Amino acid sequence: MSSATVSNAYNRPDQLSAALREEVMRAAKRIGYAGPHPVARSLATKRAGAIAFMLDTGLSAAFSDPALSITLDALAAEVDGEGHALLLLPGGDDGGPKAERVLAAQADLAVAYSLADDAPALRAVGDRGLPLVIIDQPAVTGAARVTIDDKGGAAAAAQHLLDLGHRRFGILSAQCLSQPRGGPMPVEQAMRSRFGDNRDRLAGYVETLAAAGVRAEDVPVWETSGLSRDQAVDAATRLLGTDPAPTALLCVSDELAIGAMTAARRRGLGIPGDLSVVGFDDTPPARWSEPALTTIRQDLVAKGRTAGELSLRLLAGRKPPPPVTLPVELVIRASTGPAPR
Amino acid sequence: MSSATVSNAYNRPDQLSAALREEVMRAAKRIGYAGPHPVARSLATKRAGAIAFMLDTGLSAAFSDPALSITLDALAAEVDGEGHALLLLPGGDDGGPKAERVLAAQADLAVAYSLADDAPALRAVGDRGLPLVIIDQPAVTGAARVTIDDKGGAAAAAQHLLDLGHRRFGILSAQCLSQPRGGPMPVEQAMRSRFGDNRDRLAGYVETLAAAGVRAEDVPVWETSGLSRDQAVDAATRLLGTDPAPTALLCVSDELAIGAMTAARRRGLGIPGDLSVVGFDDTPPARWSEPALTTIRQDLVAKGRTAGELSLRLLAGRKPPPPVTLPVELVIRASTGPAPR
DNA sequence: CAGCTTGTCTTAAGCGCTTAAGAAAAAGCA
DNA sequence: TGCTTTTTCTTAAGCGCTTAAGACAAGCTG
Repeated sequence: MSSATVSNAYNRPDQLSAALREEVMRAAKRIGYAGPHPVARSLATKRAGAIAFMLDTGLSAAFSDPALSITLDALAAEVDGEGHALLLLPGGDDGGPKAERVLAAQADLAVAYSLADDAPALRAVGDRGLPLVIIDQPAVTGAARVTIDDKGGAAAAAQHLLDLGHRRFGILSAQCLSQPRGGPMPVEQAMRSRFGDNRDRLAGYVETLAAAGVRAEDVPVWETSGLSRDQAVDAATRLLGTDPAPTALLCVSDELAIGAMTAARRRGLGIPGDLSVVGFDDTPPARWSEPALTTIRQDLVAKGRTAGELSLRLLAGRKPPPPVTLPVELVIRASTGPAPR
Repeated sequence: MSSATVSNAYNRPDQLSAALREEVMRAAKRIGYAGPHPVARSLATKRAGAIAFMLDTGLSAAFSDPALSITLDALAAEVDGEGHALLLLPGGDDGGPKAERVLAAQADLAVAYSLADDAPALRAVGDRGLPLVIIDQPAVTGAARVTIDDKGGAAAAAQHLLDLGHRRFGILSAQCLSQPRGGPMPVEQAMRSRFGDNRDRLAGYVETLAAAGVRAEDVPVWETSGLSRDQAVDAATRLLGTDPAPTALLCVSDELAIGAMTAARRRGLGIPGDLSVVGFDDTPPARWSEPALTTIRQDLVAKGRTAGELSLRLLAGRKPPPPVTLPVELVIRASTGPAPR
């Protein structure tokens, strides 16, 4: 019984008689052989059977963002059928996983989720010649890409508030710079955020406000040091303390917005009576918050599924299609109302 | 320049002169060699550099549970230093990942997180002879294990409500049977839940109530078809409709408890005036909920870190230590109060 | 200067599989 | 029956690396 026969017994049953196959399986069970060694098989077939998923933060921060969970699940569901597992590469402090982790990853393809533009991990992927799928980031040559209309969504959010008569705004932004830090940030600096999606959202806000005559210098931008709700509450509390106090808050994510509502409540502000708040993403908590959050909906499942389809396409050796941009939609709930006068 | 030299240049710089090493690196850059192929290296070294993390559900459901995110992050942080990545194996419908996925996983060790007792994945791990670390599950021979005092915590929760004078209880349970289904469930059946942690929590509730004279038959148990908040709201709504209506709800997780509070609010019940609710885990949302949730705190970070330490220990070839059981603690906040009379 | 150690690089085996190509046996065909 | 085709199984190469052992030159020792 040669090793080739055993291999065929497991992988190509049509290559041997049913009787022999049975015998192989019996022998395997007898000697405790659990099937082909995955690594050796990968070496021979040149397929690792896994997709590396690269994040810009640690796992805890990442998964406290419901948007990621949903996207990742949809992606996993799409590629699972083809037998691909997910290898998680959490980020460090430089906008993504360490390059060495990427170089050592046993994966056939890498997915970048909202990494910094200059993340070392992206270079490493290029060096290895790994196929790359990009989610919510600027284009990289040779990579497939799916994004949403961040700028358009942000513009819609700002316009909604303008239509309600608001003139004094505040912006709650995610991390912009290399080092996480919380605090106020000049608009022009925030607009050079390392993270493309954050940058686009800010641009959507600022340009729309400017078009309505609200000058960028008059809109305080507060950067949070992370995406967690505690950090959002902290930042929002201080943002609300600026003078003149804003009557409307534009937040780059739902989590930030919900944190901001908590901060407002603690300051005794009524929502939307004294303060309007709008989020971004339309994750489940947006529906559960009190009051329910006005936000920009994106189809997270479609985004994940699309990323999965793109992955399978690249793995099949086909060329990356033109970038996909998914639409967004303003969802008006109870957290926004007419400007107080 | 032999292949051994190249290998040494990357892995054992002391085995060659600095000059030659430099030359190797220059040549690598010139011809676009990105370093040793991870799979081939794994085959030669017999180390995959990854840990398989097995879940009982899909990713979306899994990560909507904050407890998992925190635990997983702590685990990842612990093992990351040693160069291990995490390979995610999401579950299907049979209490864990498919066996074939486990058999094909390129990993040096498997971590089981709250799988069903009879999950095929556990057998597969055994067949492969992979080291195994177990979190929140009954013991498996040869595996390292970390759990919390589920039963003790549940007992404390029940006792707290008894002390407040409650006599009419309802229990909101997670999935018990093979097939996810929502609905009422006889206590004795719920106690045979496939999931050990759920079983222990239920036992803690029921036994404590029984000791105080509240018969198990008089305590309706409602099983949710998943851990999501929508499902919790749905189940709680119906549980609150039972007659006589409970004045206190024991929930096996914070998410379930928060969903129950939403359901109560919708029925016009005041918390804790008309209804007391207690959760389990003390995840961040428990602090943010309105009112803040009384719950059983467990140290999720310690649990993840411990699992990481156990993993490293097994990977180092050492024997699994005796099972670790972490303590829990009743945290009284605003969702529980004296029984209405 | 013979004999040893040390430093440097190469040879070659082996990790456990897959797969194309070859050999042997069985089957089909005229 | 003699030849070709098909089925069944084996041989052997190769996937890209690591590492023990070997070869060779250079530096020490007395």
